[in-house]
Amino acid sequence: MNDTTRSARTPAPPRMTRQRAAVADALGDTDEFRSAQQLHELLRSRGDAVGLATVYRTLQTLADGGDVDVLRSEDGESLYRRCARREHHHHLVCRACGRTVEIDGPTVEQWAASVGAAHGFADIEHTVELWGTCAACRAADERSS
Amino acid sequence: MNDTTRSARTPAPPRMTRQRAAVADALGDTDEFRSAQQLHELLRSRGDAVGLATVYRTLQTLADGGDVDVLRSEDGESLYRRCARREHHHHLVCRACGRTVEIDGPTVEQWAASVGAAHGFADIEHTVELWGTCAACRAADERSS
DNA sequence: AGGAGTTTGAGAACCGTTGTCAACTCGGTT
DNA sequence: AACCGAGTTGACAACGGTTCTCAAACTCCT
Ligand SMILES: [Zn+2]
Ligand SMILES: [Zn+2]
Ligand SMILES: [Zn+2]
Ligand SMILES: [Zn+2]
Repeated sequence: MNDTTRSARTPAPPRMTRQRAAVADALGDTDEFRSAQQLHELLRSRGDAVGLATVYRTLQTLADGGDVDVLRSEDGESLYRRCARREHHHHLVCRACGRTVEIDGPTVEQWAASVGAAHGFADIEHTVELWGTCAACRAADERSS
Repeated sequence: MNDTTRSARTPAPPRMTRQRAAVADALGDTDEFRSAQQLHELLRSRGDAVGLATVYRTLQTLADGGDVDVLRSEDGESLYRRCARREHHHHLVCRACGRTVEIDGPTVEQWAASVGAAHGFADIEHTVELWGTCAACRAADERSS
């Protein structure tokens, strides 16, 4: 008896492909939040191109698996980054270059949970992101004015 | 001599129109965060239709003037609401119905500012929003399962 | 090597939002 | 009340990011 007829409950085996590796790589290289399109372009210029759709799919998968963090830029674009810690945390991101500092605010966590509960809300989630201009970008800005 | 030749520095005189009033009204009615499209539909069904583009423009103007708060839903749509307080604050929003509780976290404010400064970032802004399922929606959900 | 099933990618489709511009309105003037 | 200049409207096109489609290409297992 063979089990090629994989039973319905078996999720689906991931598969290693050049594309997946490339995207994962690109993310590993940078320490900054990057958009799907930026990554797509980066890969293209780097020589091993990957279809845009694939970049999106891969990022989504990585995000679902908790391997990369996603956040929405101020103008609605999704930005991705492979953070050092897998545990829940927040970010201080440079609006200009994407440079990021990982933050964790134990206080904020409790505060969020308690505020939610206090008003009878369930399944509370919180969005806490900090945006600013990093020292480097500030300097670059001065120089050109 | 007349001054119909308005000097360049004069900003621009706002004008009261049926449309602007309608949108403001719709926002005044509800206490929940609503999308531009929802408001557009609401107005249409209510009898005094307003062009979608105008709804967007008006909301933007109101937002710029600080008359309404804007926030991005988890799937990227902009949501608008006329909050009670004009001062800076945050929200606890029901994912399902938009019902909202205004929140202010003095602690969070300071925390955000200091964390940003500590890492040499300037022009710090913070996004702090809480999402959950309100008691009412939770009850409705039970009932239908 | 062979084959079942997964993944890819070019391009179309989607969807919220903004731009276009001629027709229309508001509000102050005559 | 009629007039007029300038702000405003709205149907529709255009945009930009993201997802969908599906035939061709590839992985992985035997
Ligand atoms: Zn920077
Ligand atoms: Zn947190
Ligand atoms: Zn609700
Ligand atoms: Zn705040």
